Amino acid sequence: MSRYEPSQIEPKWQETWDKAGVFTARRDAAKPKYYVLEMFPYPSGRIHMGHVRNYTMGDVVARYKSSCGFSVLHPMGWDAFGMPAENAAMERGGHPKDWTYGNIADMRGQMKPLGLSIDWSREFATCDPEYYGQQQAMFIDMMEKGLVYRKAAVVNWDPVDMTVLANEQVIDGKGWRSGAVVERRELTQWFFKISDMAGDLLDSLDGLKDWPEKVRLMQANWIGKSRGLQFGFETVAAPAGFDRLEVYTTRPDTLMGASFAGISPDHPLAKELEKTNPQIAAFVAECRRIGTSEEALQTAEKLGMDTGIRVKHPLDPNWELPVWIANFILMDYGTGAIFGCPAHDQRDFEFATKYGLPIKAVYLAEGAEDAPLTDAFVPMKSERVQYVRGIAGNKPMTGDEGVAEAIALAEAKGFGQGVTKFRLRDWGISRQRYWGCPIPVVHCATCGVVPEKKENLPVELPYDVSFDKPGNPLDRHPTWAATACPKCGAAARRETDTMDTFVDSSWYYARFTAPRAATPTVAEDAEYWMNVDQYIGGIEHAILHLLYSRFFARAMNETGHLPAKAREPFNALFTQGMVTHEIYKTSDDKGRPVYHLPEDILRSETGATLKDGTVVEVIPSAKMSKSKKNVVDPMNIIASYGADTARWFVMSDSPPERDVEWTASGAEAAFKHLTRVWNLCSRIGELPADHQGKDDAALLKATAKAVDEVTKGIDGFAFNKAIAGLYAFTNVLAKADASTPVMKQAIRTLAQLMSPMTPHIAESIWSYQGGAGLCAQAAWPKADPALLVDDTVTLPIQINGKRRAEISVPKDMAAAEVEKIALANEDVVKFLAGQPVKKIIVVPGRIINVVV
RNA sequence: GCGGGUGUGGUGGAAUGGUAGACACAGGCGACUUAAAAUCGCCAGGGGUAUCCCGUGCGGGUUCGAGCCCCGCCACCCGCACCA
Repeated sequence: MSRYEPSQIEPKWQETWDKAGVFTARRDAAKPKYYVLEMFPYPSGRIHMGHVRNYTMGDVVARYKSSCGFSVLHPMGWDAFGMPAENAAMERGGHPKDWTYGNIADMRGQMKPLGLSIDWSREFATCDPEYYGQQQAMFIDMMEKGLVYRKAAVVNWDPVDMTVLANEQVIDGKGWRSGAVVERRELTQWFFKISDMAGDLLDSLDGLKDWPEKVRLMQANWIGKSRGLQFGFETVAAPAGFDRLEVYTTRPDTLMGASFAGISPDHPLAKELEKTNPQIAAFVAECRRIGTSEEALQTAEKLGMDTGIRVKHPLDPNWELPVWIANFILMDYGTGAIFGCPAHDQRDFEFATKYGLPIKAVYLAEGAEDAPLTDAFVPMKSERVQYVRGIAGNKPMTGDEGVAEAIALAEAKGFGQGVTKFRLRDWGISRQRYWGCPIPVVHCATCGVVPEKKENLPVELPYDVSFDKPGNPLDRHPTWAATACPKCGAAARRETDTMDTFVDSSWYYARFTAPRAATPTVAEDAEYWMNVDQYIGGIEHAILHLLYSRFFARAMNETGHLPAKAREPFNALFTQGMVTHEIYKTSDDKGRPVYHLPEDILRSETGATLKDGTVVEVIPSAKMSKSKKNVVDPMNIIASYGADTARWFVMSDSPPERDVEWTASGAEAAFKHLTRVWNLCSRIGELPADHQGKDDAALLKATAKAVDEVTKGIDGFAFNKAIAGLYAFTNVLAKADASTPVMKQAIRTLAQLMSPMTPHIAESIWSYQGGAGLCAQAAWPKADPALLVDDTVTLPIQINGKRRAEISVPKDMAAAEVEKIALANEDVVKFLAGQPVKKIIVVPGRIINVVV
């Protein structure tokens, strides 16, 4: 074997795999199937280390499962619609379509050298008309099933650019491009009825055993099921039509501590009042400038204004509460109106303190005095408290019991009803943008909103659009929207809204099972390949993408596009961490920060400088981002060290769910290690066939141990531990003096164990050492359980919990015997110094603790 | 603000409630070399003359025993419905 030169071997093996069709997914009735999927990338044009890590993880699983005898599906595609393409068109000219397909070609070219075991024959982009046409067909089916509807909803409106802004484009309440103060504006928009499935989406989380607990928790909290009381306050001095104010509360037990009623600035009553009251109009307008994101609303300073209207307390008609408009009350949750109980809600407490509203405790900590509160008292609902202004008498009970009693009382008295509500809102999918899937409906003057005929699909995006004017290019296209009504044939106008790109990514996993079909899915293929056995992606998708996908799979099942078993499409989920890197910063002559690429930096023990010697500030690691320039281009790593080194590095060290910091020395170390394995392979290859060594038994044992560790590591998504095991095994093998066949067997096993991570070098070693066929297709090695157990164990001896000595005993020695040996130990005797032993704990095979 | 998570040597990290620091990086020493690089071998949490003491973000608690469990903080990261 010559020198280790990745650039020589990597393309060669990729071509070999390709020609042999090793990664082509086939429906094979004789084999169990395994579908591994990584979240598909947005085609930004350059792959980054995060991609390398994400796709290598999936590749390790795919290659491993394939070796274990599964028929594997491991596809790749492109999440290709979205705003960056339109932004690029606006900023640099060009067309979103050309930009996107150009980026896809570039990124595919960067991904292929990684040697991923992907079935490229199934590749598609969501902006392919073949894909989004099928999406339109499903939209129409879902319309028929009543899963789609239209209603008014608020958007961020930029009055200068005359366009709707995404939340991320609203910075401090201003449009990112125009700098104009953003307004909230109502538009009629399309929605999916995800709220209809809220209960199922919540309950089914329990069945997702192989999802991270944290993701299930986040989804459960997001869906937000609550039990509470809905009731109407009778109003005093309210405008006509507002004689009642409907309120929802999860804490009806605190009704006797109410000190005000509050409504959202978007509440119909607020909208009515602003018509006639300029002060209220000004206040509400101020509130609406915050934008539409919940984060912005809740982090803004709490502001309120007394409307002058009052409501009567439902239990005491003589008790009147003022009605305030408050900027932190969300119109989307409950009824958009609340009552405030400052004593038991932190936010209400601050609000009441600020505006001088009364604060009266409803319950106290058991044993506490009813004194004026200096802060809100907010115990867990499960905690027992002493009620002093209980709705049905004063006694100690838990908050949960108090709530149940309050609901029962309200129902008995007839002023309110116990209701179950969800926080989850319907999924608004309308986007007033060009580069998305057109919503396939037609607006007809006589027939109203009519779905396009299926035979007319796809409703394709026109190519001849311009981005030099504000607004939606589809809306101002001279001819595109003009069409005939599918129902009556009269002249009609197409919907110019396109779909949220989350729709595109909510079913791509299903499309991969039959990517070229003339229907969204094909029953036999979906039946064979679904569900995704292992889904891998970033934690940032824990809620929206995954929840929308779960909804969409259900909707596809109800419209006949997926089998019932696929209603939960992802059997197992793994969320990986980010790739981070330190940031290098200098300042320009005006003091503005200037960032530098890692490749332009020289590091030394004292710090970092540019190549011209300028001292650079080093900022601790953060997520790689273009704006901070703390990016490492995988292509450079592959060019210098090869794909196997890049793959090895991103899998080693950091546990996959955690962030990994990219360091140049780490990459170099990975390369050195692979070179060492290569050289070791050469040396073993040159051993005389009849060489006899003394380490046969030890090496066989070490080999079995490595097989066991790596198998467990990959199965448990602990790739870093698998790699640590491979390092340890390599160290043993490098020092071993065993007979030639045992040595060869060991290095072939090493190659196999490495091959999911570093498939190219593994293939070279495998073929050099006489492995049969391709390493990529060889059966995964099994460890002989007999070789995994040690005959003797070393037991530490603690005295009062501190380690003082250790003994070596046969592994299955009786506890009483171990105890005797331990107490007779020289060091133990010395430490005890004659003190009486109170207790001795022997944990077989682990530890002995002597308590004195 | 709300929801979720993370925190261990100089660095990345390992550790079913049972020897804290596996494996690796950086570092030190040695071998080889005219020399260097590469490679190979050894050392290595901190303190201390010591067989000792201290150590898993901070403060408490449970336990024979806590990095791990519980309570209260701090810092950072992810999400918050039109970024993908």
